[in-house]
Amino acid sequence: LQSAAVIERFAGAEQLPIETIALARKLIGCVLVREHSAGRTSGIIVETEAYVPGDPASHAWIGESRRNGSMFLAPFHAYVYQIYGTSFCFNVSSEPHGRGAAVLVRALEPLEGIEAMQHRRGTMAVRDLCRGPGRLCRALEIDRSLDGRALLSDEELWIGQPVRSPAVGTSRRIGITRAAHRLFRYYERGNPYISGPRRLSPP
DNA sequence: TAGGCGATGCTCT
DNA sequence: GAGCATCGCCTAG
Repeated sequence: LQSAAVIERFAGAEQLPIETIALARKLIGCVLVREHSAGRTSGIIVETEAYVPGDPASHAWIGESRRNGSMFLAPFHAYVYQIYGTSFCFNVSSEPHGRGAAVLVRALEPLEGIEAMQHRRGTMAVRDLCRGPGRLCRALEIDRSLDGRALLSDEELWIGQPVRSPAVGTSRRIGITRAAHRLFRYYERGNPYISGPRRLSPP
């Protein structure tokens, strides 16, 4: 947790990689910003997962559908879906148009609007506000209405430049059964706001 | 701190 | 009708 920083937008898409693994790493340390009539909430991305083209664990594996259409948009668009009836998950499309891939954002370190997050989440525990994909969507009020937004230019939901360059660790992805051995989860080493195991899984 | 488990509703077959 | 990229609550230690 750190005091409010100046969050700068990316000047253009050429400042980010158009490849899922590289983007999943690059997003660690960037800022996710939610502008709302009630004020701004934001957090530093500290944990992501890559869902690459041809990945059996990816929602895009079955082909394009009504739900997963945003995964097939040009890079850096929001893919938001509902899971288990109760939670939303936020992803960033990550490959050229039509390919079908995304990076799941799993955890944030709260940066701005912490009181609003506490209210939306119904807890005062700052460490738990955005620790988990469903929790961060609740804290930032992200739902299906934001699906498909262009995340470098949108006014309500956007990704800003990194506020630091963290040491990044890798592990298996969480909560999946297919292709579970692949080390496609990325996190900031030592950061207390990440959601799962803190260490590299055994090979 | 870690692990088990039920709630929950949408998407796709 | 099955299957979830989860969460919160409950135990045990």
